Amino acid sequence: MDDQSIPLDAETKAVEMPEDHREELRLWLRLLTCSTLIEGEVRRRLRERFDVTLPRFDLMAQLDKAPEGMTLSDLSKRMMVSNGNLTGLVDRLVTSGHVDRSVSPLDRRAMVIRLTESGRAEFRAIAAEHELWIADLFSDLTSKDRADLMRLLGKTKLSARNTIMGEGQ
Amino acid sequence: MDDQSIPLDAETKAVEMPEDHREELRLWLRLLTCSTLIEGEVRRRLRERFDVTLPRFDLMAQLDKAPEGMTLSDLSKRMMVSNGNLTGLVDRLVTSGHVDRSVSPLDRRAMVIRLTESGRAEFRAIAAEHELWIADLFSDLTSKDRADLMRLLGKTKLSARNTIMGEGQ
DNA sequence: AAAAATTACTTTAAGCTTAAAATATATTCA
DNA sequence: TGAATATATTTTAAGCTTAAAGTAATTTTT
Repeated sequence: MDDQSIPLDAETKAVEMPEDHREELRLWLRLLTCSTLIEGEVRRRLRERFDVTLPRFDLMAQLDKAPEGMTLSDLSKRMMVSNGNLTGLVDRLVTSGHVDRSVSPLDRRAMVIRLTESGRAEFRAIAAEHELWIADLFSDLTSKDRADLMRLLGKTKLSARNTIMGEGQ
Repeated sequence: MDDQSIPLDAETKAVEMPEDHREELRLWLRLLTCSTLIEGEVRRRLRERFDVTLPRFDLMAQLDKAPEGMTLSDLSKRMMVSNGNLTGLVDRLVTSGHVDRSVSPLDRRAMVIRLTESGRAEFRAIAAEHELWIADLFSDLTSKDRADLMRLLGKTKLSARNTIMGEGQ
């Protein structure tokens, strides 16, 4: 495309001049750095201010959007984590009284997980503050920056999904 | 800023009209989704194709850039993970023959970690393929998209760092 | 309906991750 | 110098995470 070198036939080029993808690599590393940086800070504050972990907060956030509860499989898909992971996470949240677990009346294999009343109240208090933290972390971006970034990340998500879905099955 | 509502005094506004930051929250969730999606796919391929984990690959990537080796603390800062984490990670890479560990001649507290010859060769083979995966995952973005995204993520990184550094100390 | 396949979840083994406490060495300063 | 402080690393305890194997219930196929 913007290759200004002397033309070579395709085969020679493939062997001697493999395309350079360092630009994409740098982009990926920067994306990962942003994500790690923000995630680490959010984890730290959740622990310090509310003595809660990020996975527990994430799980409660999903449940808060589903007043009737969700099955483990629903949670697994939404949160992009394994089923086995959720079993233990839910165990601990049941023990701490934030959620409850019951067998689905429709399907005896399925467990329905719901926030308890106190779990919901606690989650909402945390979520309100969490939202301010996030706003603060992104506060140097203009409104246009945020809109542009949103759009480009949307495109990135689709691009990645295409690649991932494309070959797996 | 772009608030076109009827003016209210500061106190009333703070109580009755807390600012809404759902936009920033959505932006953060989308950033996290992109990162999780790509990272998960990279993990999966590293394991399937090369039987290596992402943390081990990341550690070797840092060492590949430092032919004289790095101390645990250097690695810790670069990789943004705890020292204790690295102790175990390095243990396993020493066992598998990818890196070696020796006491620094300058400071008897410090451990210098280096890639072994075979570790370096293996890393480079993996890195070459890894670079293609990343290019593929971002392939639906135009060259301009990538440049814009790079710039906006740079701004995001600075914004987050400002907030994080600003209050801690 | 019986067999086969699928789906929902749990268990297990291994590794990753952190914070906090402990150990050892180096540096600063009174 | 000697005491206090700081730095580099390891250890520990707890929790997160996954893949793979196992169990149980449901759905599909024959």
